[in-house]
Amino acid sequence: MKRNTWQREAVRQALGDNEGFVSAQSLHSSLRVAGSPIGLATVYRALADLAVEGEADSLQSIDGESLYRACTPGQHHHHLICRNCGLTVEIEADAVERWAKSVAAEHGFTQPNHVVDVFGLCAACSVAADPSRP
Amino acid sequence: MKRNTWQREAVRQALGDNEGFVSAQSLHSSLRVAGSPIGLATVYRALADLAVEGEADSLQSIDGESLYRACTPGQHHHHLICRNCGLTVEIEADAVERWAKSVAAEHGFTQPNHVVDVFGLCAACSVAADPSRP
DNA sequence: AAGCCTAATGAGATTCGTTATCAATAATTC
DNA sequence: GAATTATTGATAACGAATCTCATTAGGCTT
Ligand SMILES: [Mn+2]
Ligand SMILES: [Mn+2]
Ligand SMILES: [Zn+2]
Ligand SMILES: [Zn+2]
Repeated sequence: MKRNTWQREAVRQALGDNEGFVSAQSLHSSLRVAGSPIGLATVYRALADLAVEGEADSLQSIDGESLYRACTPGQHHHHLICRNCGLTVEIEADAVERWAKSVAAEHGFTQPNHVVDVFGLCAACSVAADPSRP
Repeated sequence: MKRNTWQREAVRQALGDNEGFVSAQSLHSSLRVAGSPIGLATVYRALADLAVEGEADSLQSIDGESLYRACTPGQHHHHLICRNCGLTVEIEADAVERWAKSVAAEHGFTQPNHVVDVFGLCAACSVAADPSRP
């Protein structure tokens, strides 16, 4: 049976405190900095569980790192993610949903799924990266 | 200046011979099996170059591995991929391109790029999975 | 054809994210 | 409280990708 541990709860809460996608390593690091003695393997396990249970969204960053974010369950949506700081904006786009379904149907594909993520530099990170163009 | 080597050409051709997305490692493996003494690092470098030059498409597999596929150069496009057999259809969608750019700009994000992939079951695999609904 | 310059190669080392081990711990049940 | 066993975590192990650097060879000049 599944047991409730303070470690799982700490990961759940740390995810919720963060507004963007974070890696398991950085989440572990911030937990340790905050005084928690939680182990790295436990953070990986908790995040994987949360993702399976639908309490977290996960995605592969451009360089293959797994990133996680607390997920408001229920509504399907996509994300606009800052490559630098992880700031994330939730995006709904019915037009994209319809497009994905129709393009699948046009080619005879069934049970369509889609991965739609937009990456960029958020306003703050854009200024930091190129102060000459505010 | 850029030099033409048989290694680059071997990678380009091996990519073209392959129907779907392949990893650098498996491409290197098949090249070696075919008798080529090409090195692994060279395969990685050639694939990265081909992707930059638009001659190859790349995507991150579910487990973070980079996969490559020969690409008809010139036009930016996305893919409709069969989850079962790997059959891939190239798709163009200017509306999605414009949407990705505008949604980034609306939120102050710069240097946008996007990941847009549609997965499903191709016609053949749909029939195989559910023969009662042809 | 021969030399020169240097981009490209590749075997091996290295990095780094992630997973496996396994003895110790602690959550749950009785 | 005792027993059971899921969970933890320090560490080792793994694997994809990159780096190092001595060597090779492409392209150009003479
Ligand atoms: Mn969607
Ligand atoms: Mn596109
Ligand atoms: Zn940012
Ligand atoms: Zn198929």
